[in-house]
Parts: sequence; C-alpha cells; structure tokens
Amino acid sequence: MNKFASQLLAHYKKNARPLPWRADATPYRVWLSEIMLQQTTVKTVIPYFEKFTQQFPTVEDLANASEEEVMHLWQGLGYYSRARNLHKCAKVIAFDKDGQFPTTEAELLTLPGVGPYTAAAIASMAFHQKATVMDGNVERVMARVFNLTLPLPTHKKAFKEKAIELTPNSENALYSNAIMELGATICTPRKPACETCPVQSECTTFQTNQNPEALPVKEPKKPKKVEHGAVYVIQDQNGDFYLQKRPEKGLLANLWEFPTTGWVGQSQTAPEGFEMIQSEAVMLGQIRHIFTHIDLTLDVFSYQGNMEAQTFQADNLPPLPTLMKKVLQTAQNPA
DNA sequence: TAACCGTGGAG
DNA sequence: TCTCCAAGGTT
Repeated sequence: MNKFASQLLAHYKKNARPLPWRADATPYRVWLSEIMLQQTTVKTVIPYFEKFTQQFPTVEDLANASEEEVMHLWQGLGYYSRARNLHKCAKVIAFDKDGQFPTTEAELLTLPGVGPYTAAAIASMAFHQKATVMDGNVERVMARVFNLTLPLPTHKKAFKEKAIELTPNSENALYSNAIMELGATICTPRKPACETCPVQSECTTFQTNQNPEALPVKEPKKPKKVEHGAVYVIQDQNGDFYLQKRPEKGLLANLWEFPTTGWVGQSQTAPEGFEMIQSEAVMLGQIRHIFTHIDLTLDVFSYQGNMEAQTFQADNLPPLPTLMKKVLQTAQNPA
C-alpha cells in the first residue's frame, strides 16, 4: 500500500466520525445514505436518514410504500428527482432482483439514480470491492496533493486517474470513507487544516508552500437567470388553502404549490390568470428564493374566495417545497 | 454535452 | 447580501 493511503487510513481509524450509516453498513443503508448525500451535507442528511430507516427498515418496506409517503418524508431535502428514483430503484431491487443489490460497479450503474460516484461508493463500502470514489472532496484532495492546476470540470478525467493511482488494493471500504472525510473535515475548500493533516508529507501543495485555497481551479459558472412572478395564497370561507400540483417534469416537479403566475425575467409582474382577483388581492410582501440556476422573487398576495383547485386544512397541508413554505410563512406573518 | 435540478451553511 | 459549494445524476 502506498504511503498516502496508509497514513490516511491510520488517521481515519482513530478519528472517524460515528455516522449513522457506518455502524451497520448494509447495502440498503449504504445506498440510501449515498443517494441522500448527493450534493447534500452530512448534517442535513442525518435526520432524514434516521426517519427513512425507522419508517422503512428494509428495501422491501421502501418498495411497498406509496409515492406520496416517500415524497412526504423527503420534503425539504431538495433535488426531488432523487426521491422518485430512490423509490423506483427500491422496486427494482425488491421485485426484480429478489431484494439483493448487485455487487459490481457496472451493474450498480444501471440502477435509477445511481451514477459513477454512487456505484463506486456502494461497491466499495457495502461489498468491499476495489473501486475509486470520485466526488468533490476527492477532486479537491487530488488537486492539492498533486498540485493540479488544470481547471474543472473539463479535466475531471485527469483527476480521476490520480485518484486511481492512490487507491489501495486492501481496506478499500475504509479508504473510500477516509478520503472523503479528509476532504470534508481537514482538506476543506476554505481554511484547510494543513497543520493537522495526516498526509501533509505527501502533499505537493503543502510541501512547496503554495496556497491550497487556490485549488482546485474551476471554470467560471453561468450566471443565474433572474425571474419574477406573483403567488396567490387563497383561502375559502373556512380558512382552508387552495393548492395545486406542479407539472410532472421540471422544477419542483409534481410538488404542491400555491397558485402562481408564470415567472418572467422582468421586475414587473403581470397577474396572468389571476386578473379576476387581482384588484381585491392584498399584497403581503415579497419572497426571494435562490435555486441552483434561478434567482426567483415572488410577490405574495392573499385573497379570500374560491377557485378550481384542491383545498387543504391549515394543519393538514401536503408536502411543500421550501419555496412554498416561505410563501406560507409570509402569508401567516406578513412583513 | 451543456443545461437542468434544491437547500442550507460558511465566510 | 453575495458567492461558493456539499458523499452528483439525468437528459
């Protein structure tokens, strides 16, 4: 085993964080945690992981749940296509594969919601196969250890080749956890703890006294679209809320929302579709919500009346995305 | 293949 | 307030 891997493993064995999915690393629990951890921090994931494993102790339990139940538990975690793919994948495993996860990277890669990173993670952590996990943490560690200044994401392949070079033949599950934990806790994007790093002797950037915060180099991102619209919090005579389902594809797909106008790129909002109530609706304030690719501002209106949509009691609302929770918050507590 | 797809925290 | 970005995948 190379020196980088052995030093990293020695440190990890003494300092590993006791994460819930590590104690009992069954394929089901590893898979579930890895799907949740896609672009999501450990701290955010933990309560969701606990909820899911309590409600669905096995992949069969998850497969037999309703879509509504799964979406409800996922509420607030974001990237909702992950939840739909999670449910789809559970059904494949439970009903087509006799409850058994495939054990190789190539087979795992065919499952819904499982890409190159997650396939490698499951093969390594659940089945103890040799696989190289490649995520944002590992890219950053490789950039600094080898002082790679090639920009990402164009040169992802070069980073992966370096990561493969360092991957040990034994203790692969521990190593995969260890290198990501290094990136998450020591080799962090800003203010990395190089003084306490277990692999500083193997790190070119540290040894040549260069600035680790400058790495990895990333190509410029496209600016977000700025959009603006209006949302109407409409209550009937009983105080029940009118909600409608969003389209099955696209942003916040298939989730419930307060009725909104279209979103446009100007600062002026036309009450398209709500002309009839616009004159009587009361504007309560604005909310702003930043998505990955959209900077959205909504004018929040309230109105007493009726429309053609489903009503819900205030204390029994369906799963709402965070955007719509902000709308509700504004309606209940106007600025 | 580049665009799309949430949310919360750090600095 | 703004930028970055976190155990990425799909189309």
